[in-house]
Amino acid sequence: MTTHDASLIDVARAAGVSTATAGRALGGYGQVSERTRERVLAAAAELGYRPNSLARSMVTGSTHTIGVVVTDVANPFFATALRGITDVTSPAGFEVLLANTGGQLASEQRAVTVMSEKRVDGMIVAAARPGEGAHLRHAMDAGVPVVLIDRQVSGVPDADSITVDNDHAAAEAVAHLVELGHRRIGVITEAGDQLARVRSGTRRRGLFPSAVRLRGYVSALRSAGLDVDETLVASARYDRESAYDAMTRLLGLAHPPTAVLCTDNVLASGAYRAVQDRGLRMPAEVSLIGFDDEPWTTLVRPGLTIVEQPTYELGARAGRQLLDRIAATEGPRRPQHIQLRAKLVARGSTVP
Amino acid sequence: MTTHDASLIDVARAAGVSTATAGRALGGYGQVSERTRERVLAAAAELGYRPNSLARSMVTGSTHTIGVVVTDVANPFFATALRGITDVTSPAGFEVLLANTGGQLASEQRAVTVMSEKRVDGMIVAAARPGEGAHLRHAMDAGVPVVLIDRQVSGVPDADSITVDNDHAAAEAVAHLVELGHRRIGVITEAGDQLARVRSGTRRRGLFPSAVRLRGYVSALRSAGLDVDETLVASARYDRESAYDAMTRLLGLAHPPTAVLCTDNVLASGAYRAVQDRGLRMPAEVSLIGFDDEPWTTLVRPGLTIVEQPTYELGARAGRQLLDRIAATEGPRRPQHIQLRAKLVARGSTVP
DNA sequence: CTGAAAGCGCTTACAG
DNA sequence: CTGAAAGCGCTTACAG
Repeated sequence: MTTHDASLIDVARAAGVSTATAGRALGGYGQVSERTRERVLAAAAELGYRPNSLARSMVTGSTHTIGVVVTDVANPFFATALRGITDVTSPAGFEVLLANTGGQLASEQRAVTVMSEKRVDGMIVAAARPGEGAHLRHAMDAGVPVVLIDRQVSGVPDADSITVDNDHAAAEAVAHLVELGHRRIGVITEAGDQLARVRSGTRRRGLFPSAVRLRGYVSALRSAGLDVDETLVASARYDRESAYDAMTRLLGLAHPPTAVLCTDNVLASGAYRAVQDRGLRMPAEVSLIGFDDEPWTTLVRPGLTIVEQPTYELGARAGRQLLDRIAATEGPRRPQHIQLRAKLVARGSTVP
Repeated sequence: MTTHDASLIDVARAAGVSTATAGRALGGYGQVSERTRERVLAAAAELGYRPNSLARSMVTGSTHTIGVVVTDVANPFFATALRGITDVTSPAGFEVLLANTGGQLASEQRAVTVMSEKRVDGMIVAAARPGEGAHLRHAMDAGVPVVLIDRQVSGVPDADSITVDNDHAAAEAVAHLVELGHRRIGVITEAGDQLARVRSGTRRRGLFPSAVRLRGYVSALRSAGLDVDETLVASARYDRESAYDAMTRLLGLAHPPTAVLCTDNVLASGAYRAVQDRGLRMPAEVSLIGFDDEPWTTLVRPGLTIVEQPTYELGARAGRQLLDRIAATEGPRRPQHIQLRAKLVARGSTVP
């Protein structure tokens, strides 16, 4: 136990050199003779010297830290994306400062501000509200590059973004069902309140992924020459129980749907359970499609047909994109908006 | 876009006060008159002033950042624990510096060193190797409090720890099976190579959770007056396929087990699938128990009996413990070793 | 190759 | 309540 952390000054004194020389020997910059280096290294080891990154960052202007802001780390989607991020940034020598917002805008704003003040070299953000970008605007104006993931945000058109083509993903699921002969196709969604807006056609920025998926559902029906029957659009909150109720409601209709699309995996698990409890056979009596390839979707019988998002890839690409931005010494280049494709995986819940 | 970030000096100049006064007005410490405060705040807003936490930390000696080191964020177990940590530390004004080690000791050592140099106020670590604690020893000697989660580590007996009572957890599962009349109880484990060590009885520190669970299995059998039949101890790597093979092997034995315990949820999913594919009925022909209450365990038919770990709580307690340590200004208190209890949840895979 | 000095942007006694 | 000065622990021109 040292009474006082040894600093470079202490090491320099012990080695009989200047702090500049000690710094060069220890930091691996500049030129130092072999003999001197050894003396300094020995002194450092002797004193248990631990460099202070804070001081170093103060002068170099870089922290080798990136900020990552998500709504819920416990959600497998974000946990997997996060893994993609760290797998890419860690070998490059960057660490991750993580914030969990719980989907609260105020919490996100605080996190972005604090990270900016801690001088992260850049940040990756899964925003809580697609319509609120002022805090991100501030960060970018201060020179902190921002990469958006999963959701576009209005107000920061110059931020890079990596998203999944949710429009296409949902449409592909619907097309799959249409091809199988379904005409009454329902949907369980968190974005039910956006149906009107979605039907009239809005631009993607400013929409949640769930709303974009709802739009994909609507447009795919239209392409197939089918009407959008509002009684088949069931709203649910983001939890299993709510989805269970929504599915039960759909199945209890006078004219129930023969197939249902769930716009994410949490909703799908609730819906799946509802079908089980009603004793209906899949796909004979009702077909079901979910999102994300989670382990349970292949363990249940029948297996669940899903739209598989490239979740890990989403994080990895975001990490790479941010590192590129940080490395780019020239002025601001044009923003990159990368859209990843989701893939339909057909299983027993739709195909006999 | 400012050419040059505004510093406190710039704000002070613009407000016509000293940097000390500007700092007091902005930082909320010391005394400032209302009039002065307003002038300073106005100047700061005008210049788009963004405090530099690095500089502040240099002088205050605290970063309000804690380090969290895990083997795999994408694993629901760690993702959930991480959520528990952030939920506790974030309201207290701390952010998390995250490192993912992939279970690699070298990676963990690097992460711990870097975090220590970045001057985190403390760290929470789920160690890659229970036997390797030198790097943690260094951190603690440098005055950085460490809280161990999920795994004890030798060499740092003075670090706090929050773990699950895995001995008891596994034993309870076995007792449940014994009570149901089972006499041939198998186990699928990652710690098969430790069987000899575990049978001869070693202390907990220095053992992986999976090895501790294996020990619980062994001691519960003994308590029930049953012999440990080594042919019923099936080794598997940490993935579904390997567990699938292990279960298939057990079921193909001349005298197969009538019940099998899987020491974690990944192994359980592989084993469950193997039972399905062999067309065996649970629990009539074989009973199965897993770990962790994941969504799929209630979606499959029959539902899987599990030992439920208090995962979120594990993280939350670790966060609280670390905050306590950081707040404690007095010298080193005695280390706290908190053991959380797991809970058996009986479902259809063991009970008709 | 090495050193003296300045500076990164703050906070903290110490005076007034 | 306010300010001048020192200092946190490094790195970086600038000389030699």
